[in-house]
Amino acid sequence: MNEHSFIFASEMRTRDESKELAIRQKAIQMIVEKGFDGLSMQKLAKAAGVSPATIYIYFKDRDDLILQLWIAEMKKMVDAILKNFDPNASFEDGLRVQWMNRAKFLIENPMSMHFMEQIKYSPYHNVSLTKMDSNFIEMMGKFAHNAIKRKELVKLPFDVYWSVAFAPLYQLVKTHISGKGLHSSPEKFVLDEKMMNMTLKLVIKALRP
Amino acid sequence: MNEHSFIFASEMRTRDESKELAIRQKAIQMIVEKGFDGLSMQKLAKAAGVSPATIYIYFKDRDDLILQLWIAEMKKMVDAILKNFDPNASFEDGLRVQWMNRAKFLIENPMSMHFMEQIKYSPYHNVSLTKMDSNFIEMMGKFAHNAIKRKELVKLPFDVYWSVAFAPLYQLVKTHISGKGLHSSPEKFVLDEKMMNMTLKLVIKALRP
DNA sequence: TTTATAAATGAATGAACATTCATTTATATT
DNA sequence: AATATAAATGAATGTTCATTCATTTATAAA
Repeated sequence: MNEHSFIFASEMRTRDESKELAIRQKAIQMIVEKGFDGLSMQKLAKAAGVSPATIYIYFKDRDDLILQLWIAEMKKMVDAILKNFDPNASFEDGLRVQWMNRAKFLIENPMSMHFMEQIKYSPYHNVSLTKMDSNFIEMMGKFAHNAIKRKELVKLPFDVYWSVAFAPLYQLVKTHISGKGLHSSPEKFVLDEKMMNMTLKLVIKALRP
Repeated sequence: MNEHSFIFASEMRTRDESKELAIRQKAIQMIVEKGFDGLSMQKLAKAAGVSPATIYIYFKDRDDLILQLWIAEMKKMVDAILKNFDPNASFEDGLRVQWMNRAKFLIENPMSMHFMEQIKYSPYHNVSLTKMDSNFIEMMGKFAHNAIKRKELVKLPFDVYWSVAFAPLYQLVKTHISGKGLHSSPEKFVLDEKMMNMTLKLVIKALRP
């Protein structure tokens, strides 16, 4: 869809990338505000300032649009999470980087978070569960494995580890965002760092051998 | 809506309660399977074996239907959670009862869980956030307060306590259900009790002073 | 400047949508 | 058995939906 079909194409009108961007942004906004119910192609076209037919140049159909949005948001989030993360770091340091990266991204991109949560419990989520970044999963596994070897982390089934290590963070961020509305104010992140550190300490205490 | 408008009404045809039940059940099933997008009043009528107009006898409109479903599921869940729960019990006992009740309900009613998760991140959730059972909230608060007084639980902001005490459980149940599909098999609950106890122990360790 | 090409469009299409309404049906009381 | 009442209905209404298509527009290369 997003690739040029003919490699040797020349003498053609160029794509206006700002149009695709507008479509993507308004689509996420509409989904967050009105749900999947509220995403109408005609209203989206109007909101993005393009013709309905233009959307179908960039996306195969409505489902493809939603899928592409999801893939792009996932990628943004994975990139944000891995920033400054070293799988060989100590468990405490590594987990702290993870927590801060995740929290920062979600709080600075509340629409992203809301959109992804909505996708997560919708039928769209089934379409491509398997398309997760394998490098990402590998790094997470390596990090936990290292920490166990160094006796900084109890050996546990993966599901148990994950639910203790990260679920509290997501819960915290969710209540934070729904409490403050959808418009990010980065300074709030600083204020809540205390609560986050408090929770992180409890989690580390739980997971230490 | 669900009340008789005229108290002295007599000499009338009686309501067929099985019709309302069929509408409610099929509606939740449709939402779980196809999302809010997929809930069409005409298709719902056909699935429930009634006329489209019949739905409007029991519910004001589509939004009211969804709201009523949500209220009913919430009530079912709150009742299940409070079963055998004593807010004066020790922290460990009380939390274990909470965990088991919640897990049991969610695993035995995966459609309920899926529906409520979908609602949670949809615009419908905003409609009546405040309608939560106040007795329920009161009991939860009392329980935590008791535990702190007895020095069985560290004193923490409520959000921190909640995210550590319950978020791991929900995460565990969610992965369990999405792993096994939507059709409940009660014996699986027994098998996973080990994982749950493992996680619960970690949580209690984290929250002990 | 001409030309070939894909981008971009507005209007059109038929399907599906939520909701309503005139009518029929079942039933508890008389 | 007759009656009054609300339950229940099928068909109809007007709207909005996703998608398509014939046409126009912009641009990179010639």
